[in-house]
Amino acid sequence: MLTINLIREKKEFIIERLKVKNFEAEEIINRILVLDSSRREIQSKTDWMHAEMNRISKEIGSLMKAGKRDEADAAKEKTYSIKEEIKSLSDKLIPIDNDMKNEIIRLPNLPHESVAPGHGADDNVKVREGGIIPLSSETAIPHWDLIKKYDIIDFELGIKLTGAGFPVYKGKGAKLQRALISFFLDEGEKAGYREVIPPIMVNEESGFGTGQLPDKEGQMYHVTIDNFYLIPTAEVPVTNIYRDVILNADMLPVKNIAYTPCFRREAGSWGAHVRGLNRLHQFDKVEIVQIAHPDHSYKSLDNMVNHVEGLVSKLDLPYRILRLCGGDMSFTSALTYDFEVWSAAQKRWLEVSSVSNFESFQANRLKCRFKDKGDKQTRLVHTLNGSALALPRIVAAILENNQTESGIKIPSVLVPYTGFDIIN
RNA sequence: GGAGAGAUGGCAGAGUGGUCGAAUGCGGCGGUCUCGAAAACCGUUGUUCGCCUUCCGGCGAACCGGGGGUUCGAAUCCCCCUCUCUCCGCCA
Repeated sequence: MLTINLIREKKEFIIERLKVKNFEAEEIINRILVLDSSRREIQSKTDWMHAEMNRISKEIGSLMKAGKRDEADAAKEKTYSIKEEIKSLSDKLIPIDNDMKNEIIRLPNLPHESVAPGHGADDNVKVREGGIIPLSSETAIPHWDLIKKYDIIDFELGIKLTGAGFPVYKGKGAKLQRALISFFLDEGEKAGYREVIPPIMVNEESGFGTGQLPDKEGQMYHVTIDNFYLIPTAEVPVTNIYRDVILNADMLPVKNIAYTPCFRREAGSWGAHVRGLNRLHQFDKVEIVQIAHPDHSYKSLDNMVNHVEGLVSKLDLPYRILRLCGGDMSFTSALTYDFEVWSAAQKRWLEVSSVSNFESFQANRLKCRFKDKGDKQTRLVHTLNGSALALPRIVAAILENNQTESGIKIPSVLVPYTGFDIIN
């Protein structure tokens, strides 16, 4: 969420920037500013009265000690009206505080200055592309047929066990999953990321910290009996490691990498383009997360983009990198790069990674701050994350792009992990 | 699941109604000493909000797991919640 200081000081700027995300902020901001000024007024008053109460209470203490009971009782009389007034003021303050918070969390993050305006995928800006799109796509078999042909991923079995969107990986299909996960983690480790294995269920506080709650609870599986949520991405637990933490500036950037299964209800988003591995309720993903100094967070973002680009290149997948337009960006992001790989049989680009800088938007919810050496003041960190990478569509692209008469060729970087070089 | 104990500053650990934002130790930071370092000694050491201030900062308020209550006054008493530990039960 945006900080109240920024809203106070840069109202017009915020309204202008949020137009890039097609968000009309003026009304909300006006309401926030009214609530903020009454909040401050009430707080000043109650602070002053509390001071008075504290003064009198101390006086009573010393009068009691001196045995001046009558004077003490007289002083007590004075406190009753002050106490009542404090009560009525704080009764007013609580709803104002709540209302203000509820308004502030409705404001999306400001887009970075490089973000283009726009309404959807068509307005995204292609940054660069790489790899060679295979030509033989006329006869290419889509991955949902290939997985049956080679019996490596079983959707029907998943339906029996759980339901649609929970596939069972079998034999070489399972091995390929494990190989990709290990490859991604090893590459991350080489790039200086520390591996963590977080819980895959989180509490409400964590859901709030990274912005899934409130409002997006419909996208997460909710374990109601214990009030836990299945994570939609490792971003949630890994970023929340730093909730309520004050870091030293010299520790930044903090770089973590995690493999987790991810769970998404995907309510209302099923359609023509979601066959096979294109959209699942449970899938595997390796996520990179950085906690960065605000002065260097865009350098971190570039590093992360380069890292992900290295992964898709090493897998020999044709890819392109898009800088998302305002309308296609998430609520919490300031700048997002999407990675897409070419799918030879579907003849379209599949999103396999999303790398974002959230600047201080999540940090303000998380209360994750840092202190420069010798500095008294704390400042909010910047948080970033990116998929490195999400498996299912990578698998889809590998299957479709690498299919041959004799079977599916495994990218050479994966062979040491799989132990085989062809699925047949 | 049953019974009991507990939750205090970066850590350890005092504090059972007033002068306690909190002793003491460790750690951290600054200094003295030293060619330098260690030791020793001296000083300093949380967060948030509000008001004031050109900067340095000053003043006030809140925070002793979270929420509520009693009281002129709560780390301290009462209630609820969460979590941790010990024992028993169950168990990968």
